[in-house]
This record gives sequence, C-alpha cells and structure tokens, in this order.
Amino acid sequence: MKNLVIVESPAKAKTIEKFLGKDYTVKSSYGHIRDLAKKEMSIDVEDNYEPQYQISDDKKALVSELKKAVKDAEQVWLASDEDREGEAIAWHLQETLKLNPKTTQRIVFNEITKTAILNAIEHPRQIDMNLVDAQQARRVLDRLVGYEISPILWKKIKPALSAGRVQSVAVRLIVEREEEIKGFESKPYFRVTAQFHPVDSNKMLSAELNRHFATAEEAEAFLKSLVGASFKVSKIETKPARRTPAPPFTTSTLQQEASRKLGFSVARTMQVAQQLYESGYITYMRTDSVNLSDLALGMAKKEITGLYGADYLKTRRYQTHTKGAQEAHEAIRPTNMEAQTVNAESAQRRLYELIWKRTIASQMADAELEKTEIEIAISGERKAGGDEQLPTHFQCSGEQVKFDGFLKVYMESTDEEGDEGESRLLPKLPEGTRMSMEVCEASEHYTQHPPRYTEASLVKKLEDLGIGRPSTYAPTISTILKREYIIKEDREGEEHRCTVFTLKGSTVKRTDKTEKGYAEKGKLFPTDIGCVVNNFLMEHFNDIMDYNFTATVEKDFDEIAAGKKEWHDVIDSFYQPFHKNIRKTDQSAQRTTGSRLLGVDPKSGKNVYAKIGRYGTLVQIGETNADEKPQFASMKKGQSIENITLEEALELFNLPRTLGTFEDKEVIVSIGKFGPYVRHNGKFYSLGKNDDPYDVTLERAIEIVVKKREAEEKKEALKKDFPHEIGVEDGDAVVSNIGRFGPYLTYRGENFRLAKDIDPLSLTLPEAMKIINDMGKKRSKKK
DNA sequence: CAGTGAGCGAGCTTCCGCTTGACTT
Repeated sequence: MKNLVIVESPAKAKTIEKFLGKDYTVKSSYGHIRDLAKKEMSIDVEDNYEPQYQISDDKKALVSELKKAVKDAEQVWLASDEDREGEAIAWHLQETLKLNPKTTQRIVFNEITKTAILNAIEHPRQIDMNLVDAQQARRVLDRLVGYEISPILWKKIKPALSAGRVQSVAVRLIVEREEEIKGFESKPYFRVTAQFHPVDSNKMLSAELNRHFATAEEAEAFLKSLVGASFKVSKIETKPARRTPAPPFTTSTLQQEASRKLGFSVARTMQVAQQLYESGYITYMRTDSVNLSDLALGMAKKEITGLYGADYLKTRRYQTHTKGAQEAHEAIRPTNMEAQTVNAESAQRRLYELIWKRTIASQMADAELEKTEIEIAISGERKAGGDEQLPTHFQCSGEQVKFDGFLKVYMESTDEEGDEGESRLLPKLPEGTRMSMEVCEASEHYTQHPPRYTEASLVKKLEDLGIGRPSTYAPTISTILKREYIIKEDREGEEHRCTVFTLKGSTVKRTDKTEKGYAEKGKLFPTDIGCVVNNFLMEHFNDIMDYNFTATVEKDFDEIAAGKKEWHDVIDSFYQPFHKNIRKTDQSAQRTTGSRLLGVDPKSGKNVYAKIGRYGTLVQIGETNADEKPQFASMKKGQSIENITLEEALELFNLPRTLGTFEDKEVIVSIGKFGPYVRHNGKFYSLGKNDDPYDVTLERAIEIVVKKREAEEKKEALKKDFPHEIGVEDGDAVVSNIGRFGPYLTYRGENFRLAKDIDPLSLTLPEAMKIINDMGKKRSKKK
C-alpha cells in the first residue's frame, strides 16, 4: 500500500477511493477517535488545564486497525473536514497513530469531486495547531461548564440533572416563551369584510375594512351606518413585484421545511437524510453552508434548461450569513440532479424530492408578479353612533403571476398558522366605478399569543443565536426531552365566544357562537423541573445563560485560531471567576424545590404543598421540619406545581384503594415503580393505558385480573408446542420457536425473525429455508 | 418487578461535537 487517506465518514471514504485509484487506500475515522475521559473532569485545572484524552471505547478496535494500516503505508494523508473539529480530529489521529508531523500530509476539500480531491492532494500542508487549540478551548470550556454546574443541580434540586452551554439556553428559550404566553392578554377585535360587485355586473369582489373595531357596539354601529351608503372604486393600483427562491438546504433549514411540509421530527429528518446520504443520493447532511459546487451548478443548469427552458435558469451563488458557520461542506443537494426522485421507501423519497426541488429552485429565475390594490370608498349620508370618525374605505389586494420562474418547482413554507399564501386575480375596475354591497360581516376574533416553539423553530432560533452545530441540533432536543425539562405535546385550541354581525339589505343581524382557536401540534412546553432549573441557573449563572455567551466565547476561539490568543489564557480568564461563583453557589444557595402552598387539608388542618422531590413532582401534607413526618403522594401525568388545585392534590392521597373482594381475596389498586397496578392474591397486574387508579371500578379490576390470567395460560399452551422442528436441511435441523420478540427460526446457531402473519407451526421446510436464505443474504450484504 | 420524599452516607448521575453501528430471542 502506497498511500493511506483517512477521512471522517465511511460513505465519503467509499466515494473518494473511486476517484483516487488503486495507489490509494481510503479509511474512515468515524468522527473523533479520542475525547476527554468520561469520568470526572479530566482537565487538570491546577496544571495549565492539561486535558486528559482517552480513546473512546467504541473506537479501540478501529484505532488498532488504523495503526496496522499506517504501518503498511508509505504516506499518510489526513483528510478530515476543513473546520475546527476536523483539524482536531486530524491532530488526535496524528498523536494516537504516532505519525510524524513533518511527513504526514494534511489535506482538505469541501466538495467531493475528482478535481477538488486531486487539487487537494497537490496542495498538502501540516496540521494547523492554532485551529486545534481553538477546538481544545471549546472542548475544555464545555466540559468545565457542564461538569461543574451539573453537580450543583444534583445537590440543590434533584439528582441526575444536567446543565450546559447549549442545552440550558435551549430550555431558557422555551421557559421564557411560556412566560410571555402566560402574560399575554388575548383581546377580542372585530374584523369587517364585505362582498361587492360593480353596479352593472355581478362579478364579486371581497374586501376588508381598513380598520378593526374593539367592541361589539362599535362594530354594530358601523354596520348600521352602512345602510343607505354608496360605494365606488376610489383607487386602483397595480405594480410589479418579484419573488426570489430560498437558498439551498442547510441542516437547519432542511429540518424546518421537513417539519412544515412533511411533518417530520428533527431526529427523523436526520435519520432519513442519513439513509439518503449512505445510498449516495444526497451530499452530506450535517452542514451550515448554502454553497453549491461548480459541478452542482452545472448539473442544475443542464437540468433546468432541459426541463423548463433557458428562460427559467438563473445561476446564483449564495452567501452563508449564519453566525459561527464553519462551511466545511456543501449545501445539502442531490448528488445527481437528473434524478427527480429516487426508488426508495416513502419517507426517503419524499425527503429527497424536497431536496431536489429546493436545490433546483435555488438556481431558477425570479417569479414575476403583478400586485393589484383596490380601495372602495364609502360615501353618502351615514349616521355614526357617536362623534367618532367612521372608517372611510374597504380595501382588497390580489396578485397575479406573470412569470412563475422558480415557483414552478418549489415554494418555501412559513411557520405562521393559517397561512395560505393566497393569490387571486382582481378584476380591472376603473376608478370611479360604482359598487353595490351584497353583504357585510363584522366577525369577532382574538389576538394570538406568540407561538410556542416546535422542534424545528427552536433549531432555527438556536442557529440564529449561533448556539449549537448541525450535528447537535437533534441530540440537544432529545437531551432536554430526556431530562424532562420540556415536553412535546399537542393542545386543543381554547374556546372563544364570538359574535358576528351581518348586514344584508338594510337589516343587521346578530349571531353568537363559540369557536375553537388554533390547535397546537407538536409544540414544546416547559415542565416544572425545567422551570425550576432555569430559574436557579438564571439566578446563579446569569453569564452562562446569556443568549450572547456562545457568540462571545466564539470570538475568543476565533482569535485562538488566528494565533492572536493562547488557549490556556482564554480558559483561565473564564475559569477563575466561574469557579469562584461555583464555590459561592455551592455554599450559599438554598435547596430549591419550587414549592407552592396549595391550601389547608380540612381533615388534619395541615398545610398542603406541591413541589419537586427526588423522583419527580409530588404533593405533601404537613411541614418538612415538623415532629410528625409529612405525607407524600406523586403527581399524575399532566399535573404541575403551577396548575394543581388543593382538591386534586388531596385526591392523590386516596391510594392504595381497596375496591372489594374477588375469590375471597382483597382487590387493591395503587401506583408502583412501574405504574398503576391491581394487586390480588399476592400477584400484580398492570392497569391499562386508559384506566385511572383513582376511579377504576372493582368490575374493571377483576376484568384485568381475569384477562391477564387467560393471556398467560394461552402463552403457556402455545409454548408447549415449541421448540418445533420443521425439518432437516443439509444435515442440520430447522427449528421454530417463540421468544420475547415473537416467533423465530433457528438454523445452524443463527436466529431468523418471522413476520407476524406467518404461523410458526405450519411453516414448511422449503418456506423456512427461503426465509433463512433471504435474511442471510441481507446480513452478509450489511457486513 | 410493584417506592420513594427527613437525614445519614455509600456510589451514581453530568458537558458539546465529530461519526455510525447493532440485530437480539
């Protein structure tokens, strides 16, 4: 072997190997091979912040494989990504594989094309230690913050909590948005719309009044004032407008669009994109760049010209403006633009088509529109309710597409609810045209609170603040969900009473109805724990919680990378005051439980509290420091410190409940470690999903007991027939069996899962062998 | 397999950013 090239990803390795020919072997490091040891700080704060690095457990086999490859190679090329993390990966490889810095070649390319790679090979360099140091500073800072603050939370709030530069700010955003919503006062208002037509034609035109009314009285008075009024077109204006396509996808924008257009969670988008990437359909999916390679631009040009004609083409180069972007990769795009779709499962196909459309649209001409605005003036004798000035006109606007351009392919969605992107054609009505009003309606609406975050809109916000990286957006969300700082939920819209006044002819009619507001789907809500932890961190670690903290330290990291600052100095000037604050907080901060007094228990006369305990939220009767031990009960799902009432709290103490007897034994219902259960004759039976232990009946409890018994008997009976020998193939037995995950086959020491619709007893030998062979092929292919 | 919540004290939890793999009974 002459040359060994090491890249970060195996899929990339495969592609590059093709370009480089047989003198080159390309291997992958699978990301970082070394990191700070997991246990303890692993940073010597006494000795110049010396980091203690360790080969990660799951990389040990890989490292020995790479060591062997290095031995066999004449020349080693380190080709990790061209950014801070990539440089550090190269350095860790150099250190771990004991490569000679003088002879080892560091190469970079940010697009995977033959020209780019050959060009990189011709311009090798050495590892840039300034860039590596910037990464070390980033790594060390994150460890110090996370591993010093988290234990404070364990001590002051609850064990196993966590804090970090990224996750804590993400939680803060959600908590503060919820506070904003709580403080928001929804106000009713009346919107007035009317249907007009020219006096001499019946072409309808709907228009809206140029102002809203605050009260029903005003709205009604206004409608009455329209009786006997006359209308004419007082203004018509048409002007050209343009719309430009959105730039190609980055990780963040792909997550947003896949969420809006396909309803994917952030994690699902990444999983499906990974599959597309591994199949070679798209470029790398973790990127912050909107850049397209020359090769991609050329392909797009050819594709657009061929499909839609040269008029639709406009080659565009996009600039990345994202804070802290490192641009080690291209934008996310199809590797082959000729493929409008791919032959894969539905989720992959839909995501691919989205990427294809977005990429192609980004290279297409602007859409040209014509916008028309019409004003209809109100005149004639009108009696206003008071001496307040009455609105003077209705207005309507419309737009017409003159040239569709990129809209032929793709239109970006927005987060606004009920956004329909209405486009309509307005009739050309000369100024002065006299209009008749067919009907006019004043309907009550309510002002909307600011929207709660979705996973994708949270990612967008974090990206705007320069917090987190493409590879961490999805994991950050799962971390704060796992810690139960936030929950993802659907909520029904609130019901509103609304009044509608309708003017037809010369009478105004009033209707009252109730209407549901917008339902919220998949929105992020803070939990009690999330709020308490956030308040604690805001009080004691204000600087870390600052939305600009990351941006500020990133400036320092940039200066380290530029060789203007020394990384130890940067860390030291952060750590000294930080650690002092840690010690102070450790000593002086009160234990925080988020406790709220709910009222007095009528039975005992003692206070009832809701608070956070070691295992979650609970309610408590009596004082913690009193001579008599207080009583405790866990809260139900959906209850919170803030919302629970005294009555609801007291009800929680009604467990365990004895429901009665069955077969001469007591039937007791309660909640245990694994959820609500029925206990009968020394045995435990889990309650169903919809059963509430607080009001489940004896009948239902007995039903649960009997059903569970029957199911177990059935299972036992089923097991009697197993293991079942289907036959002998090539001297070895083929056996079917029932395991934890359902029926399966065993042949020559290997197990093969059976599909649900297959009966493991009536399966014939040839059928069984077909399943075994098919599955075997799939497995060896994966290897 | 079917609690806990006070306090004592053992030992455990925790960060961010690179990357994919594992395949059971």
